[in-house]
Amino acid sequence: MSISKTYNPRATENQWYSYWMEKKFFRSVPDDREPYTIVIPPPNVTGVLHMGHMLNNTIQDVLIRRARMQGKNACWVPGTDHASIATEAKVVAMLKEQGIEKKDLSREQFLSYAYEWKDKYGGIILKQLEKLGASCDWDRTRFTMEENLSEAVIDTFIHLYKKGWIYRGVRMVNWDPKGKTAVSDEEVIRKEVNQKLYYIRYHIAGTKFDSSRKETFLTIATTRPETIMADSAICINPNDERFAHLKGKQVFVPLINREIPVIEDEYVDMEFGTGCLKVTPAHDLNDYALGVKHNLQVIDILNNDGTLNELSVILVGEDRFAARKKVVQMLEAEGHLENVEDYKSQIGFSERTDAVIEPKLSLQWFCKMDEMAKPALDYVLNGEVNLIPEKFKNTYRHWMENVKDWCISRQLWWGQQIPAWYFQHEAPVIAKTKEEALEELINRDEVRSKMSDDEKAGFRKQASEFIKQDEDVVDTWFSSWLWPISVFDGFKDPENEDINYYYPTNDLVTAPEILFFWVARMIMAGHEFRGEAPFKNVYLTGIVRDKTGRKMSKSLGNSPDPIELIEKYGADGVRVGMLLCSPAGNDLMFDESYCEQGRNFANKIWNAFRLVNGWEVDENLENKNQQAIDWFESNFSNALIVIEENYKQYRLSEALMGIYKLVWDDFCAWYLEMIKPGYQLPIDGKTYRATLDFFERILKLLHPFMPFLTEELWHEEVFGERDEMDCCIVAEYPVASTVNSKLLKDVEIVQQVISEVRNIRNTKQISPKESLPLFVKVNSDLNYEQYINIISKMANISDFKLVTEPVSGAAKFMAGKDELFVPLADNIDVDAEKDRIAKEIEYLNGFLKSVEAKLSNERFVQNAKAEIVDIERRKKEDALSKIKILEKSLQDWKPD
RNA sequence: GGGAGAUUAGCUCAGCUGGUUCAGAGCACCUGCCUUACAAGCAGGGGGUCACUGGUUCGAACCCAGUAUCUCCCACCA
Repeated sequence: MSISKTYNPRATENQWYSYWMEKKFFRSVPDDREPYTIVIPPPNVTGVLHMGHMLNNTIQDVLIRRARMQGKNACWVPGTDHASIATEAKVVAMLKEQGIEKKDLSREQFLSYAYEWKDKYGGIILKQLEKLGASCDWDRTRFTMEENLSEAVIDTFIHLYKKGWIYRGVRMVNWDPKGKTAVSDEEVIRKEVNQKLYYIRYHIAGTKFDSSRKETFLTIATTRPETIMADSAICINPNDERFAHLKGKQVFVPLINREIPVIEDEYVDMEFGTGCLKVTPAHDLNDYALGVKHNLQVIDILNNDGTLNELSVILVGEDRFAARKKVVQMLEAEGHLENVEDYKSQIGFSERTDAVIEPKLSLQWFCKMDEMAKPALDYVLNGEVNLIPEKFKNTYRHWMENVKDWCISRQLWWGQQIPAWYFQHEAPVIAKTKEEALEELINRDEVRSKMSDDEKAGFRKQASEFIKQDEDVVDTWFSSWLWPISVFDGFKDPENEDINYYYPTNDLVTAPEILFFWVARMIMAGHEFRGEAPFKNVYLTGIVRDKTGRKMSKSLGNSPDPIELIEKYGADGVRVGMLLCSPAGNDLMFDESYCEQGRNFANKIWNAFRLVNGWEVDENLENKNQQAIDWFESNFSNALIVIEENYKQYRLSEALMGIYKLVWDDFCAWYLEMIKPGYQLPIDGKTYRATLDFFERILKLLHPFMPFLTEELWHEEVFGERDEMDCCIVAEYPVASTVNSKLLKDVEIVQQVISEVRNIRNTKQISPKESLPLFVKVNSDLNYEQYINIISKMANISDFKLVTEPVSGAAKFMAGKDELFVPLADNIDVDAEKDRIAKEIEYLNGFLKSVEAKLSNERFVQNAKAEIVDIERRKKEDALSKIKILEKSLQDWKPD
């Protein structure tokens, strides 16, 4: 049977994924084994897979597959997030395309459109994860807005409200005019933007405004001229003598001629701008504080969508940015614009909609953070939760120590509606249902609670028509922070088997960008609701950038489509490519060539299999490969130890590279070449079985990274009959046996000998097909007899002899302490050989000099550790003896 | 403005408590090979003042100080 020369991923991937599903290998239910749990960072339900997901989920799958093979009860819980603002924005946009405005719809109508959208696009991303090979327990797939999880959110809200940690109040919040909702501080991205600083003249009351007469106006500097209509005062520093004459004066807001006072406050920086500050309490956080202090009027001139309202008097209905331009023109026309300067400053943008955030005074719900932050900080500081890499500990601490209250209400419909009920002008009632709210209305009121049952029933009936639930929903993260608990129904049923078994989870793999959004808050929730952090390790991945260092994003168009990559290179190839360039915690400069490398690696393994697969076995043959077998056995264990250490430190790309080299170099380039029988010759049974055993172990090591290829090969006939449940995905993970380090060292010398001979061939243009004699003068304790087979085969040596005297008329080299000779008759360039040897002597002399310098330095001999000094002495001896040998052989070249 | 981290080969990165011949790996590159597993390959090879300047030390890529450049996080200066 002929097998394709290259590995064809497409033919195998779907087949094995279905097989795994069919045999329920991803399924996890509590049992006696040790659990190993990961909850997926739920992607946006209507999202599509991008490179960040690709990286993140590959890492999770590697961890989960390895744990599964190690005999743990591995459970990877998948799911999606309703992503309220992002999804709602998408739905609004979709409706707009159809000519439907959100404001014309009822809440119920809108939600039905939204659900329709979710049903259409929801879950695409999970299907894409299957292509990647993600071994999630799909039976456990959850959605943050499904009934149970929503109920948990509401219960949590009520719980925290009762504790006094949730409150409602008027605060300056970050307003997203595009999403038309408040957002939390964490959802505001600050970016430096080139702006203009406008210098505007305010006419001083009691004078006649004249732009050429300074005493008739004062000048302020602002980046936001459109907000002058919302000014409540001009503020100066009381110590600023330049403006002493303005104290107690009134000025007119340009264009609208509203009269406002000049107030004094040391808050004003005399150095900045003109030293006069316009105070706009409705549209600036600091100004708001000033306004409260000085009891100023709050004039909010903006509508929720960022257009100007009637209070602005002019330009009503214009968008804030259009208004800005027009205001500037109008100011200029009336002589109120003194100057315009270029100016750089930080502007807040909405994380989800990218709209410029507007500070806005509004009535919102908040969650107090200080009490919850304390224990959550401790978990990380005392190491109960490890952040990987550790550098994030600092960032985490800084945030936790300066945490502010969390604005949790959103003026959206897609999400969990806030369980607050309003009745007439009474304080809101917090209750899960309308009925409970009505009961609460009765119970909390002295008069009502004393009513007769009939009266109460009447009240209920009447009140139920007027009672109204809060229109807002909670922030998406107010549901996400419960995720590790809610996916196991830990709220609905806090003592259920799943939550007790799987919680706390083991590893969380996520992006550092959401360390505060999500990770910190999950730890808070974990502590508050389970008394335990939700995970032990947090692996923070880097940001996927393109090779020029730009963040990959849709808008830049520099992000490859992961699914296309999979089609091109195979899932295994892409997984390997992804991890080859992802050091933990560092950003990774992704380039398609890494996937190519991954694909090539898959192909290499495929072909190693083809070789072994083609061998005929002859049980009568003697095993001449024991040395090679023993060597690879030791080498495998040695490599495995290093690989395991890398895993332990979550250095997955290092672990992968370790396996890569073990497979490509040690197994393919050395071991297989050592034992490979001649063309169409059979192999002995012992070597054959040892090789298959090695191959199996390698497949196991590779499986977490390359699940499809390894599963495919696992079931090949040469490995023998397999039970239908005997799959690589659940094969027992290899463990290291003892390492024979003398053997490893000896083979290193043998490999050096082989390389040197090959090098001689290369430089002398001798074909690899032409066999050569090789003589060795042994000065070490290496037993060359044992390696004659290997050396002869790999260096194509016809005549291998041990000699006691140097051989003349030969190319010479040293391997360790031993001298080797390749007699070449007329093929030797004596001068070149001499040159080479002379150079080596020169190098050794230099080396010797530095060692001797060290040893003759008394302070070194005195201060350095004894073993270090010993090593230096040995180095000296080695160098001396090598030089001696080389000098002798140089003399041999001398013509007699 | 405050804080954290980084700077090692053309690229992406290792380099642990300062001490072996310690300057490494993979990719890329160069040379020669279509050698019956693999040209998505084989064999061999060339690449680095470890950002810079000082300091500590017998000894520094590693520790300390300063400088430069970059990245990230946090922050209400109009």
